[in-house]
This record gives sequence, C-alpha cells and structure tokens, in this order.
Amino acid sequence: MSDFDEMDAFEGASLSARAMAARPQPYLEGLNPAQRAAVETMDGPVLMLAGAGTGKTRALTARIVHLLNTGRARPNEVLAVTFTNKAAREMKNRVGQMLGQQVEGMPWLGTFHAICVKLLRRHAELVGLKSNFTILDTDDQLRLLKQLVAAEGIDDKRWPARMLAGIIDGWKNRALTPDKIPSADAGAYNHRGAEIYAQYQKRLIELNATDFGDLLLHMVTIFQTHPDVLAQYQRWFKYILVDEYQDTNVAQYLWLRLLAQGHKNICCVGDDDQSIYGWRGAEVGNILRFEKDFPGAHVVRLEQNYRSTGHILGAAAGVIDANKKRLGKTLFTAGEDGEQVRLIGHWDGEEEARWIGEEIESMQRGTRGLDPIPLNSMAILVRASHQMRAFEDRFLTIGLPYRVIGGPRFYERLEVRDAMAYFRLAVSQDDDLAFERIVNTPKRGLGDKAVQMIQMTARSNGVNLVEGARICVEGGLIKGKGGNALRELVQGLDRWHQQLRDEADTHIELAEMILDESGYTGHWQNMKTPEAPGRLENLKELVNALENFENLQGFLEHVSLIMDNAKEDEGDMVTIMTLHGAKGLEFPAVFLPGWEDGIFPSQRSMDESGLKGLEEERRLAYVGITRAERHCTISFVSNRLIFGRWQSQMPSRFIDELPEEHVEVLTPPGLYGGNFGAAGMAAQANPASEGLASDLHERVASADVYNSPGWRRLQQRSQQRPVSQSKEARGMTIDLSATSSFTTGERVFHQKFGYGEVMEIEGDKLVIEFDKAGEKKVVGKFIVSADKANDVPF
DNA sequence: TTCTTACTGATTTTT
DNA sequence: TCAGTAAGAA
Repeated sequence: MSDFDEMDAFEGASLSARAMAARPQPYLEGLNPAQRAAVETMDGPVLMLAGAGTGKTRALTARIVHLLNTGRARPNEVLAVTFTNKAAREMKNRVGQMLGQQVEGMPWLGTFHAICVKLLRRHAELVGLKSNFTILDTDDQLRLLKQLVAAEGIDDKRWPARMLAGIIDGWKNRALTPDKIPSADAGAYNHRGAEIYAQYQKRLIELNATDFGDLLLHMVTIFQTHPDVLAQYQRWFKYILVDEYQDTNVAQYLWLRLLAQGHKNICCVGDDDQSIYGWRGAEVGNILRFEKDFPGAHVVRLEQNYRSTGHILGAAAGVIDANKKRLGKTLFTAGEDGEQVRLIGHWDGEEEARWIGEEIESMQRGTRGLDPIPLNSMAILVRASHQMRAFEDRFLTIGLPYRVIGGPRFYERLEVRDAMAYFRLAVSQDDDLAFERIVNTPKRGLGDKAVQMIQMTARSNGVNLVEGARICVEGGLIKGKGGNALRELVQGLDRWHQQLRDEADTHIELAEMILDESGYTGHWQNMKTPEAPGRLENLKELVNALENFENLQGFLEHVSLIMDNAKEDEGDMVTIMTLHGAKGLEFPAVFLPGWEDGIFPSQRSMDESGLKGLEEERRLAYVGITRAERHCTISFVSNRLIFGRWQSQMPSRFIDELPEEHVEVLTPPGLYGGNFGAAGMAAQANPASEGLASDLHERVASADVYNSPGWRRLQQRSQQRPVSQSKEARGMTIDLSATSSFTTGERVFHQKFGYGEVMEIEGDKLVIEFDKAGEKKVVGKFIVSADKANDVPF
C-alpha cells in the first residue's frame, strides 16, 4: 500500500539523485560492451536480444541497480516483470547483492500475475469485483465450467468442458472479453463457446472470483476504460523491465504497451530463438515486432556466450539456422571448442536408457580422461514427461540416484487442495466452490442428489451454499445419516469461522483443529492405501507452511499465486526433466534422448501447427543443446514402445541439421547395443535429405560395428524374440524363480522398483518398503528374493 | 451412495 | 501401456 501512497511526497530526483550519482558503480565492471550498452541505455525503448548463456540476468539486474544508483528511479518506481516466481526471486536476490546494501524491497518486481493481483485489489470495483476476490485454480475453474455446460444440456462427452476451458484460456490470453470474440471463433465449442464464456465470466463476478487469465484481462480492461487510472500508473512506473519477452501473450503485451505509452522507458529482454510457449498463447510476434511498436528502439544483441563450448554452440547454431523467421544472432565463445556433440543410435528405448545410465556412471567415475563429474551436474532432457519413465525404471534398478523435476506440485495435490478448501470456508462461507469440493470429503453420505438439493435451496433463497445447507438441515429437506453429517459440517464451519474472528487460537492451531474436527485427517488415517501416509505427511507440511504467515487469509493469498514445489532434494543426483522445464538452466553434461521424428519434433505439434509448430520444436532443440556446458549427447532409437505398440522410428530431422564438424558419431557398444539392422537402417535413411546431409545417420549406420559378429548376434536375437515379448519373457523367468513364498522382513528385488523389504503379506500381494521407491503394494510374481536378483537376465 | 469394471485416448506448463 | 473417467453392480 504505502509504496504507492507516497507518490505525492515524491518530487523528482533532485538532491538525492545528485548525491547518488556520485556513487561508485562496481556493478558495471566485468560487463562486456554489449551488456554495458544494455545497462547504460536507460531512456527510451530498449530491446535486449540475449542469446542463451550470454549473461542476460546479470545485465538485467545491473540495469536495475544502475537505475537506482543514478537516482533515475526509486525502488518502488521500477516495474520489473518476470514469468515465474523463481525468476522474480532470483532477480530480487541479485539486485540486493549488487546493491550491497539494504534498500527497501522492490514492491513491483514480480510475476505478471502477482503484480496484476496487487493492482486489481486496488481497483477491483471497476470490474465489479470486491477487493478481497479469490483466485481460482484450474480445478475450480473446470468444476465451474462443467456446471455451466451441464446446465446447458451439452453432452460433455462430445464437447468436454476441458476443451472449453482451453478455448476460454486462449481467448483470455488474447485479451478477448466475451463481447470481443471475433467471428472467426464463432464456431468454437459447437457454436456455444462465446455464449458460455459470457456466462462463465458473469458467474465469476457473482462468486467474487477470478481465474488466472482474468488477472491480466481485468487490468487491461481497466487501463483501457479508465484513462485516469492508467495515467496514474504511467507516471508512477518510471522504468519498465520485462524478462523473457518472447513468452508474452497478447494480454501481457497490451498491458505493457499501455503502461509504457507515456515515457516509453521500457526494456524488454528476450530471445526469439528460445520461444517455446506458443502453444500456451505466447506470441513470438511481440518480440519480432518490437522495433515497430517502439520506433527508435535501441536494439542490443548479447552474443558472447559464457556457458558452452565452441562445438556445442556450433551444433546449436546449425539447428536453429534452419528456422526462417528470426531476428538473427550468432553466439560465440572466447572459450575452447571442447568436445564434439556426441550422437548415438540404439535399438530400443530400454537400451537407450541402459546406455545413458552406464554413461552417467562412467562420467561420474571420470573416464575418457575426463575429470569426474558429479551427478548434480548431469541432466537428461526429454520432450514429453512420459519419456522419463524408461530412465526412472533403469536408474531404480541400477541404484543411480535421480531427481525428477516437474510432476505434480505441492499445492496441486488432492489432499492439499481439500485442506485448503476447508481453510477457505473458515475464512469466508461465501466460497461456494470450496464448499462443493469438501461437502462430501471425507465421505458424509451426501451424493449428487443431496448436493443438488443444497444448490437449489441456496439459489431460491439467494444465499450461499453453506446457508443453503443450513436451511436444508433445519427444514428437514435432507434427513438421515447424510443430514446429520451435514448438520455437523455446517456447525463446524460456523465454529471455525467464529474462532478465526475471535483470534483465540493461533492460525496454526486453528488449521489443525479444522482438519481434525472435520474428520479430514481421520479420513486419511483410516485409509489403508499405500499413499495415505504420504498424504498425511503433506498435510503436516501444509500446516508447517502456515508458520511463515500472519494468518490464514495471508496464506491463502500467497498460495494461489505461488505454486512452487519448493522442496529441493538434497544430495548428488542426476536431474530428469522436460526440455521446457530446462529453459534457463545449465548443466555441465546433458543427455538428449528420443530424437526421433514424431517424438521430437512431436507429431502433434506438426499436425496442429504445421511449419510454425515445427519451428517451435526446432527452437526447443536449440534450447536443449544450449543447456549443455561441456558435454552434450544426443540419441535416438530404432524401435519404441508407443502407447503399448512397437513402432519403428526414424531419426529426428533435426539430426540432419547438426553440422558434421561439430558432431562425433559414437560407435555403439559392441556387445549390447547398436543393433539396428542393415534392414532397419535402410528403412531409416531419410529420403528427404539428399546430398550433403546424407547423412549423419548413414554414418552411424555404416559404422563397422554393424558388420561385427556382436551386431549379427543381436540382430538374430531381435528376430527370434519380437521385442514386444521381451517383457513377458522376463516376467516368466522371474515367476519361475519366485514360486517360493516370502516372509515378512525378507529382502527382495523387483524389476521396476529395485531392492526392498517385505512389510506385509496379503494373499498373493505383498506390501514392500522399497529402498528407492518407497512403500508399494505389488503382486508376488513380480518379486524375487534379493539373493536371486542376479539370476534375472537383463 | 459407493465400489468395481469397461472404455477411451494420449505433449509441452506457469500463474 | 496406463491413467482417468463413465456407466453398471452391490
């Protein structure tokens, strides 16, 4: 609040500015000329085209510090936007470090969404909201849409609400309010899209709620319709900085343009070659068009790369060069050429995983005359998360520690959301969506019918659902077991709400009380499923997280915007993540598996978005390669199990785009791998690529090893044993050796989960505490006793 | 109302 | 293959 209210007290950068200008500027030292230009060109529009690993964050933070240090702006007059909380946090830290002194924090450094929430709370009434509006997550959003769709009598099967959610998100990304849907989109969702979108927006206002897209959309609307409000902020934000500009969508672009219109002191940082979020509304056009939008813009190119070796940069450049629409940058390094990018083909995914596992272990030990590389310095980057499984399976069996980045975030977990819904209701009984979520969780014997009754009662009385439920109970509309349970719930909600207002207990005690008295904790305690203990653990963690907040309200506000999975695993582990997740990160050694047409570039991407899709995939390839500092290994397989069917694969077209001089084709290990047959390879020769590009994979194919006895053996084996049977074959073998029964406490081995100890025996099923995978319930025939594990043929 | 079985269809993800 | 959902049985 205060940061803005001081506005009037501020009278230009007079005395303090002059005093500050004399300060030393150590943060400028060590910047290269381009970075320095990006920092020192303070007035007017600046586009900082920052290639991968060119010290973009450094330049950006130095620029902020320079603005402050020269007295151009005070910390609360700089608007600095990022996409992720992580990026915002990092920038905040680095600014603090560079300043080397305590300056009051920068209140307007944050994500688009966080900043918009702050603004929208001040001006909520301009769009019909109250300033204490709630922010719905995707779950709530979908539930709401489902109701609307059902009320319209639309067949959810043919026209899933999920699809509509996607369409509406798309509209919001393009800053389209229901009245502005272009005629080209009229057919969306069976011609009902725009209409239900309007209903949805109306409903959100009634609920005093917004979804994520609304945060920006509402602010754009307010700026467009209330020039006085806009002018106020145009004056207040003296300098604007935007990180990852290539990822901005239309709404964000409009928002920025409106704010920058006055002084045009806007600095956008980005890299068109790293634009990989087109599918969620990002417009590369925004960055391509910058100079048109802001005539006279200074364009600064950061091209000196401090991350990767020459060969890695060369390989990456070769790939990205195939894209047509580019602003154009050429990265260079003052460092060494280093090792070439390594390329290897494998027979199937299992072998690829095995090879990479072995490679990682040997790099960790330090082979090939290289220094040992810790696991933390290695990453496997995949196109789609399902590709991770092969690696997890393999690493579990060989006991190689790994961490998967991605997956469900803490605040997205079922139990955490349920608990949060209870908290939301304690804060406000008007939160109908929260009520719907927990009314029958834990099971209270209240089914569809009962919920419908509550909803009807609430609607006809014009009250919220909690009130509606109360009327149902008191009027005897819901009787029996369910009625009693509902009465208890309503009473509980009243009690918790009262206690919250009385502040008799701390919010932590209250939270525990709510979870206990509602029976939610008990619900998981009674649940005998293997994941129940983990869920209880998460609930505990949730309550612990409350400690960092003054009250429940503050906590809820925070959580709706910060969906971090903060918990970083300790220890030395290989990282497995998607290419998207890896943007902005770097690793000394990177593995890029699954470079096969259809997988990467993804078929769907090409089908849906054609050349545009292909170019985005290519940028993804570029992002992948440029994550590597010193070692980069690309691999592909001939056969892959896709949706349970074996498919023969063609190497990715991107492989042909790797310049030969930067690539070393690896000879697959004789005994185990490389057995894509002469026939297989012939089929794989890419007909589209003739002449010059003919071809890295041909070189792979002609490697001597394929004529070796080892290779022939493998080819034979693969013919005798159609690959699809290998798993079963293995299962059989295990089965035979596992006919003896187990005893509790016995050490056992499981194909997928590795070693573990038998905790419980239930018929033919065993509960096993695995060393790596935790507690799992598995069928006995998939288990062997630990000392026989070596008999299992791998 | 809830538990079980059959079916379908399947990237990438932040807020 | 497998997960998530929708219709059927207790």
